Amino acid sequence: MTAGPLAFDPIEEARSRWRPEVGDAMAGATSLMRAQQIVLAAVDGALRPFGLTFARYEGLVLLSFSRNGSLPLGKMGRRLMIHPTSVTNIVDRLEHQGLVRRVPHPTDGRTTLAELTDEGRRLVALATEAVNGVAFGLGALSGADLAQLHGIVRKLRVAAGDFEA
Amino acid sequence: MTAGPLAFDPIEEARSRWRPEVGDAMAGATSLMRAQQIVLAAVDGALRPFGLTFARYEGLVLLSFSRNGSLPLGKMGRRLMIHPTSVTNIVDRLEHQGLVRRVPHPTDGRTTLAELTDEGRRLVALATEAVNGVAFGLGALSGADLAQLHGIVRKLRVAAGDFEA
DNA sequence: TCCAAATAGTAGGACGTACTACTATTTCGG
DNA sequence: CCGAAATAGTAGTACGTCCTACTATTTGGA
Repeated sequence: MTAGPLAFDPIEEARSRWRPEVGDAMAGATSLMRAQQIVLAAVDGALRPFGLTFARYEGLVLLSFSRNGSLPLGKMGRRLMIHPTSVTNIVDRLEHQGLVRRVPHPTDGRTTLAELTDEGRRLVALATEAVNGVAFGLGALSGADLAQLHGIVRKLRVAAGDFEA
Repeated sequence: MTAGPLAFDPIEEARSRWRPEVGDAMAGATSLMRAQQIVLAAVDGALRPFGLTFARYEGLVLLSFSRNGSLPLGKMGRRLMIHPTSVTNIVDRLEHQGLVRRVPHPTDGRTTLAELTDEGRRLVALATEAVNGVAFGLGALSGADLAQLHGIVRKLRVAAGDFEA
């Protein structure tokens, strides 16, 4: 079973078995993987009553922030930093849920727009209250922690070429 | 297409549209999701020549650190902080690759041990060189960054009940 | 003008994760 | 000592992600 807490820190335990030069990187990578897992579990838990996941929620939020409540699928993918096929998957599910509809682009025949429905706009507001209510799973962190975290990850994102520094 | 870098920081852009009290948490959660994605891509890329993924590699490393090169599947799951069914999945694949074999526990009929094969032990050593070579995808971070990151995520893990603080 | 290259989106498949439900075995309390 | 509860693992399913094609449309250079 997935019983209670371990009696020791498993990442610290692992680090002790690595060469010092690489142990910090290993511990950092493992920490990030676990942190993502914790945050995702918290946010997905908060969104479950609405039939949403974090991925679909992010799609809805992005659309709700756009000028017309609609965006080309490709643009969504670039903003969310996910693969085009992931966008197709997410929009498929949102469309089946009636939260989004596909609309052909008025001038570019290649492009499809994802457009928020009224129901989608209504639900994203409720869902936002829910994720705020659990502080995105980060309630254990102080404002200073969040700022440090943001700054560190920003370096990673710049190095990965996410955006112009 | 997944073209070049954006002209702006998408997380910063999103934060500006949130209430200040919750924007930091949103930005922190989004940062962690993206950081995990970057690290996973780097590590998986380094492991691909060996036919491994990070998840399977972690399983192999855990076994290689154990006393006899074998552990009960449940114990692996608790150490790696993953669901029992994820362990089954990973061990299935490692077994099909000939890197691990399932062995019945000598005294407890409920328990199955995953045991490293010679090939598994050989491959994990090579794979470790590869992931160290790309610094686990964290080459952009300083030692101080890694230490801060580790400390912050540690708070999250303690709050999540991962281990006794 | 016209065709090759670029762009937008999708289909099918692999992989990791988690959930529920289920079987098999062991433990333990009455 | 026996049966209920706990423990270990798996099957089937859902979801998100990415990869490799592949189709359709638009762009741009010869």
